[in-house]
Amino acid sequence: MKRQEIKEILKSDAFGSTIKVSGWVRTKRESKNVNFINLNDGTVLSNLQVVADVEAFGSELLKKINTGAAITVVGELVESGGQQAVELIAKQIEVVGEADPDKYPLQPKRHSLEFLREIAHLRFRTNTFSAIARVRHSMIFAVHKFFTEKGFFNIHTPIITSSDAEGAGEMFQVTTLDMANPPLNEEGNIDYSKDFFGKKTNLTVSGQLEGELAALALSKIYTFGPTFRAENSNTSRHLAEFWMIEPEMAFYDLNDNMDLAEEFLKYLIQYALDNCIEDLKFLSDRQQQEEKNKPQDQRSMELIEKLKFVAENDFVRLTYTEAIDILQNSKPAKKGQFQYEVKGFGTDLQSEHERYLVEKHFKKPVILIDYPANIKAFYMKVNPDGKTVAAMDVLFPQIGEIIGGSQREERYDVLVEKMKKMDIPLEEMDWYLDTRRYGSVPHSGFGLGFERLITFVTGMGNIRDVIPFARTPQNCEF
RNA sequence: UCCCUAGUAGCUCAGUUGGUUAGAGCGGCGGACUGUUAAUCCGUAGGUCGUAGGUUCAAGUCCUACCUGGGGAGCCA
Repeated sequence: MKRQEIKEILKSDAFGSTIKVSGWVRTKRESKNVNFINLNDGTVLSNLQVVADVEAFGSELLKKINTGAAITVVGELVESGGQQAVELIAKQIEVVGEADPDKYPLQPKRHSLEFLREIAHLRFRTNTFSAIARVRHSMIFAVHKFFTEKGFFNIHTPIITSSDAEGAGEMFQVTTLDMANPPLNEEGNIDYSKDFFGKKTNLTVSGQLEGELAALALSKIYTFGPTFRAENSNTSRHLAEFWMIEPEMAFYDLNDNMDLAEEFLKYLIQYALDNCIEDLKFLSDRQQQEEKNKPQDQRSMELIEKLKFVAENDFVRLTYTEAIDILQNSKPAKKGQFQYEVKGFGTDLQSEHERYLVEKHFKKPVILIDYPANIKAFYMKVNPDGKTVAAMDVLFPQIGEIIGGSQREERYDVLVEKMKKMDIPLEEMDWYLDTRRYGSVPHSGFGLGFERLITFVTGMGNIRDVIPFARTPQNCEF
């Protein structure tokens, strides 16, 4: 007999039919005549209630059916008299894999997220983490669906790179050299010509530069790959290894770029609402439960309400200069409540400033554009004013910057001058400059931190809980 | 990396200004009861109090260092 999955069984009304199901035991409740087994196979949040007759199966078998054990059941699907629509009256039960109840760390009770992080290999078996895993999958799919529908091509940019000019942060080195005894050159430095690639190599911090090469031929491309930053960041919104989506579009100016970013985010959130509502409801309840001890004003907006709000309302768009003006005239600035003073043009906005704009002033997502050139990357297009660049940051409540992007500098001379000023090695970047030498066109793109999106969509507070196995400083378990 | 904070049973936590044999709930185990819903009730086992020093007649409690977790900041997605 073919195994059926619980997702389908729970929707079935084929009462009286005999079916086979396999999964992991969540809880077992013992009764005089029958045992109730809540079985979950991960295909859906809800469990299937299996009813096992005590006399028919005997205590020896039933004793092995503990929380965490894997079982296969053949039985008759019936209408349930309890809270659930259907249940399975067991005819045969096979214990596929036992789980010693004395040692199995997951109990039928609430666990802290910190504890579950330590047993990340088992946390998929909880409601919370299976829900996150399913939502995450849906979002991966929705990303590809969105771009495919809009005529974008997915490009696999390299994971190992020899370029250290991406400028997006500290890099992890990739080498096959013997670290204890590396080959040295005449000056006594490590001789990278003996390394695997014949030069020094690192893990990528961004696929953008390669993405631009593809966009300037295919018109619209996107990347969706792993990204590595060796920054010593210890926060709830940073990972050393994360997944980033980077679309790049030829003939797009900053406005086109903003339109795409906003449409993209709304599409993803709407997709989650349309396809993951059971998991989202669970995550919402979980969040409310967790925050019920917090004072009213510190509680989050209800998750589904929040997602709908973002999906249905336009983002605020304003320039960096306008933002500085708002901040300088804000209540916290006048009362001296900002830890960092907003000194005017040139001030790099701090988290507290971004949060004020998004959470207090506008109370909706904000796209900030036209930042001072000196606080942004070399490849961003210089505006006609000469002092700002066509950059854009999409700021979300709680998580801050979810997207960073810009129109790229397509003018060869302007770009080269900027690279010189910012000490970007021109020779190494010659391939990049070729795009500006031959058939250069205005183009734009942005990067979306995938885990930051998942943090927002699931309402989780820590980015380490929305990636299966988080890599952070001093932590590379599993 | 900096600031703050925590580390007591498998988990979540309590432990009074330092003072006898360190407690609870949940979970486990045993039993009772029962078409149950993280079932309920009774009983029971289970602890190098993060690690190493120090102060003291006496340290879970005070001091120092280190380790680990959490929150915030910086860097950014």
